[in-house]
Amino acid sequence: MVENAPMNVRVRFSPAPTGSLHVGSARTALFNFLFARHHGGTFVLRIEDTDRARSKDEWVVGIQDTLRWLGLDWDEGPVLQSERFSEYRTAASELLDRGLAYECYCTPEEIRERNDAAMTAGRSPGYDGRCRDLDDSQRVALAAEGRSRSVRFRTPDDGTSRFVDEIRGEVTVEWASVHDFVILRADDTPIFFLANAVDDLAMGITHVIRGEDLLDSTHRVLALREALGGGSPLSFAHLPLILGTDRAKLSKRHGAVALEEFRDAGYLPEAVCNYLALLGWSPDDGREVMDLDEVVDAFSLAGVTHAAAAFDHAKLDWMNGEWIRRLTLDELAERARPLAEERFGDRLDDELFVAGLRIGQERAVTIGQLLDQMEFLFVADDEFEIAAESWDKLVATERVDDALGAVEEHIARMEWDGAPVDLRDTLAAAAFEKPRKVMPAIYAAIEGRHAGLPVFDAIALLGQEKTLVRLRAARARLAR
RNA sequence: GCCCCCAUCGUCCAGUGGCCCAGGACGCCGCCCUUUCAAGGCGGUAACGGGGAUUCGAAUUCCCCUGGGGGCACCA
Repeated sequence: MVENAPMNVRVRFSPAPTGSLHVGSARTALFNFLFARHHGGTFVLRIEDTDRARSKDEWVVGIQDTLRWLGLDWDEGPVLQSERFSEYRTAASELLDRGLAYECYCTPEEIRERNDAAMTAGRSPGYDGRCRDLDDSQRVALAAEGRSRSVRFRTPDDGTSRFVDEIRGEVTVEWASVHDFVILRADDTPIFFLANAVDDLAMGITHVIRGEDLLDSTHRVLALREALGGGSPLSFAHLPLILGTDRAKLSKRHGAVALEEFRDAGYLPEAVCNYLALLGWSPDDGREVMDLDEVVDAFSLAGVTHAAAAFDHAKLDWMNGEWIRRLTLDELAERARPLAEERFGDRLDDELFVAGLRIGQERAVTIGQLLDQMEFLFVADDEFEIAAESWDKLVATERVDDALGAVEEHIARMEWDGAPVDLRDTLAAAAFEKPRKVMPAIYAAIEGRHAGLPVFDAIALLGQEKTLVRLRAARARLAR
């Protein structure tokens, strides 16, 4: 795969710690990781916590935990921008000295009002340049009014800004439509654009791979970068956004969006990475189920698509099943055990747990769903419940008491050896020619759900006593 | 409102002028297997948004329209 990348690739993933890692950011992290590893480069983690009001330490930790869970290990960092404020202030005052930026005394409220007015008058919003050319006496007067000062970067008045995106090709915009923007807040803390430009320069970043939502801001960051001295060339690659299946912005309404939710529901990181890699990218040979090393090997920015992709939970589910089936029983048990302990507590019997996994693995979608199916093994007889929907199915079954009675008799009489139980002859003898019709009721009575782990194995795991208790309980309830 | 990006089955991708009356995957439907449901096997349904232009020939090139997404913060 030919890729014109410099020798020493340095990329960074730079999330703002204002929430847990969600699908879109995770995909960005993944693609940065893939690009770095593919080129033997360096993957840096940088935390963009310049907005002190919205950033939280717990998210700084949480994001790192999630990246580790995904297997996206970084080589440098985390670098916290909150610890580098003096660098950004120095850069800002330098721009001020050189006239590339200016002090602005407008308050956010005033700007908002003027923007609203501009909008209703049919004009475009954006800073109107009021403080652009103040002289010293005007500045002193505004400060004397008690106004605080922010620093604004002066963008060109005319001409065209252009850069070549590694994925999209040339992207241009007229400078006239890019307004002057704040780089230092009134409280002297830096804004994203400044910190971003300063750090990419300081850290020797060679490629910026991020979401398409940042495409327009690239012109501003590039202008700032140039004002700050340029440095070596920096390539940009903007990834298509991830949307919901309805093409609307991905949100909770579309199901899980935070990576923690997927972890807690029992999705495997292999499956999540695999699925995310295929959202907006595909290998030349069309493979789909690939581990991280294989993806690293095949990865290329040239293979990234241009259009936004919809996140399809159904395909992720399928892929997770594929990955669960690729695990050995020991591996599956290792992955599932923490979730099982959390869920079943002291009632968890490890031997039974592993035995349950063994019969459930081939049909599993997620570990969480597997635990749902195993719950009946770890619940006390007096806490055992049949799901409402399943009970309805049981009641609706023709000659259900006869069927349960026949099974009860079979279990009671049989010689118990722990092997799977074969009910076919028994049901046939009781004139049930089509097991398909009565099986859901038997499942419901024994497992509490009308579909679950194969009941013949389940009975063997549950034990003769408990199985009989449940069958009798179901028949007693039926008689009421 | 202005600016930017994008446009192949329901969804994710393949396709870079003839190999395409468009291929794969998920989903969906049917059949097989089956002591439930799955998993697995086999088969099926289903798309180049519209209009111009270039060309012997356009899913592939260009233009317009339409549609979708993003941006226009003292968020990132």
